Amino acid sequence: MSVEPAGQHTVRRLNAALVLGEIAATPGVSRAALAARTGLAKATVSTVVDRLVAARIVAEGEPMRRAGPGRRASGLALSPLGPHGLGVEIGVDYLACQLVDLAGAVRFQRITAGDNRNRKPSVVLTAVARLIKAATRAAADAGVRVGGIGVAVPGLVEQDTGLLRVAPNLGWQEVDIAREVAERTGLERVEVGNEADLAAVAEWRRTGLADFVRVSGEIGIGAGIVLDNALFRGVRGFAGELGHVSVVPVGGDRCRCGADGCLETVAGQEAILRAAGVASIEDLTTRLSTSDGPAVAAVAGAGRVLGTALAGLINVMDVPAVVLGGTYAVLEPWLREPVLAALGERVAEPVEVLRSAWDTDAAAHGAATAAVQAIMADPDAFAERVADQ
Amino acid sequence: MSVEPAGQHTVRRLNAALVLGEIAATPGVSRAALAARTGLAKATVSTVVDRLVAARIVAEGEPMRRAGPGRRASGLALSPLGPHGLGVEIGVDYLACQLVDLAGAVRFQRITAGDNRNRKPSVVLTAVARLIKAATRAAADAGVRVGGIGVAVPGLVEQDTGLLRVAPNLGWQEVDIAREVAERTGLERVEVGNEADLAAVAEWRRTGLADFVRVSGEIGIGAGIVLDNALFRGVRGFAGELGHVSVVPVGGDRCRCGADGCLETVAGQEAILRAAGVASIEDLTTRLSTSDGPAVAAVAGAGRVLGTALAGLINVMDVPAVVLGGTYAVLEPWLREPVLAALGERVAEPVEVLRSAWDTDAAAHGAATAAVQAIMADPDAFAERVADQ
DNA sequence: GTCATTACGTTCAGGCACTGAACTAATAAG
DNA sequence: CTTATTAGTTCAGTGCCTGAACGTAATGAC
Repeated sequence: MSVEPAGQHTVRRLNAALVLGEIAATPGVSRAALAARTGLAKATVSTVVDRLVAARIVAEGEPMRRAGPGRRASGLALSPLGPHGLGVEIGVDYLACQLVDLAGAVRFQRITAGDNRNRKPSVVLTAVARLIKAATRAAADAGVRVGGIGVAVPGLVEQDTGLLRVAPNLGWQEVDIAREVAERTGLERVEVGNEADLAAVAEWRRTGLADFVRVSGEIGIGAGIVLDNALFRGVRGFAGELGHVSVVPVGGDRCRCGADGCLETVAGQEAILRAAGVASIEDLTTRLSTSDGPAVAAVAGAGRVLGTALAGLINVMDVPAVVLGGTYAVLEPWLREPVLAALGERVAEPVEVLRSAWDTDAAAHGAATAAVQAIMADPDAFAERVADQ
Repeated sequence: MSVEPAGQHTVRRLNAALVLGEIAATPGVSRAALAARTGLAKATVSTVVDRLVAARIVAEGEPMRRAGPGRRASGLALSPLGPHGLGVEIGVDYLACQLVDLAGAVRFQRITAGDNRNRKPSVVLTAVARLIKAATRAAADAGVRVGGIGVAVPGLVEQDTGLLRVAPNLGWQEVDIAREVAERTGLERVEVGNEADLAAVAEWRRTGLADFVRVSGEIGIGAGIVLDNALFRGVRGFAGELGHVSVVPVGGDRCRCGADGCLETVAGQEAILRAAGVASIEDLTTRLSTSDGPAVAAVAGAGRVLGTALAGLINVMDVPAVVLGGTYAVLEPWLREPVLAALGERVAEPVEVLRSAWDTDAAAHGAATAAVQAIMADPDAFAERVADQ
């Protein structure tokens, strides 16, 4: 019962995804090359591609020049007029929105500042709906469809229901964001996800890494884990809660989660600022750039502890790369060495440590990418939806 | 290229696995009930079942009694004469072997004691080959086929190659066990796996839990992780190395891995015995059963630290259950409370803590089960192999 | 005992997706 | 202009699933 019975449609779906994946990986491929790469017959590739073109997912370019004899191939690529992903990020002090095409290009982008702490969900979600409407209008103006909507929130999102369980930094609890947004915009297909998870998706998009953890230090410490080119969410969707791993077993500070000595109490943004004796990240970086002793030591200390916690994650999950995001990306020049040192001590296999390729709106991009990715993973379902109208 | 193109055969495979899974889950089902449960047409179920019966994977029982009118259904179940899994466990001081049928029943079993520490791989593997031959003979005598062989080793096994990288407690490095065993027995299809992983598979078989971690404390501390009814191995196959998570950040004892303050140095078997001031686990349990203060305190201390480390794993991976195995299963009555207490402090969601259902040869059973499971997951491939002869 | 009823399992034409071979299309080189 | 070469399409053929009709086997009312 849990698995659907397979039929011809299953074959079609799988092959559509296979072909589309190959087109995405190598823009400009010909049908003949696709047949060779996928192992499908040329005839099959042609029909699959025809369906993808009809659904506007793939676009056929001009015949390509070739060296030597033979008919010229017409290059296939993801269509810039294909379905777009719309991503919204509900940050603690901003809302971000992105409209992203199938290839990952940003078509529309907006960030609105504003403290969302302890504002009622209904108020914030009305603003979110406004952003979505603006992005939808932008899509309509460009003549493209919105294929799916993603919303990133800094909190625990239940996998099955999509319910936001709790977002400590917003002061929210038990909010059905998908429903609220759908009610306000009239749009379905709203997927809600954790901010750290979706930021990892954005990172995956930009780096192409198949397996990594992305840690970002903001008010909390979140980890988004990508394994085998897919987000690892855990059984209920709560995976990646690195902030409350124990790093000071005895005598640690009390954490807002109730336990003592959590990673967050040592390597969280606030803790680092306190240890360095500064008021803001800007102050901290200025001090660091002048090699101010206490500041460097504070960051190094946090880095060692962060590295130790990451080593635990890596030993348990066997992930070969770490991406530093958010505040950690800003501090990367001073954080990198101590993190690497701690990892080197505790992990047998080599681990890469990288700096995030994103600034602020990683999660918004990730939310949009996730929506796009849902289509890429099952283009045939989307094509069917299009055909139904 | 990474994914195979789909065809009719794909449909057949998927449906064969679907039907077989349903038969395994509800022994005695009728074809009609299978059709209702799977969503397949009755005709399809019939042909799929016919193939499974022809391959001896499924057996058709006597027509069943029914209350009320109507033709009686013939109950379908996993055939006791179907392919068996053969599992061998290379322990530090024993070799264990099991022959297991599709339903999980043990058909043949043998344990041979003997210290394998620092014995050359070739010597031990010759003994392993002897065990395999004995089990194969037992299978032949019973008129059943060996469908696959699994070997469990206490060390790091590379996912892709099946190579044993290092087994510290055996003193082995870089051994191609599959090849060595194949050379000595003439049998192919030898899969090598980590002992903790395969013990978790055995646990999964017996408990039916879909998601859990099984920790066992022996000389090292290993964790086998099952997520969504499948083993979680990590990218390279090294997941579950819980023993070297840091639990004493400053001033911890030096671990044999080179780092300080690993979980193993506090909650490993040796560490517990030392803290309790006894020489063996038997001594320890006698003291515990008389509520000897130092012994109880030593185990409770180890339990708290183990629980803290597990809390980290759970926060990062979102697993809802922990199974205590190996030495931890023996100490479970005294370990349970402190582990639960530590988990309660650090994990928001409820976590179940269970005692392993297995004694010594969990890994051997898991290795056999893994071999069987490979057939269950793709019975059509097995049927084809049978048909080819 | 007979017959209507009920449910299980099989048979068979029909549809759908992929395949391979033959075919058309387009291009460069001689 | 012809030949060689590569791209893409057409079409009969095959395999698997489906749904309806049918055969089969049992129950229970008369």
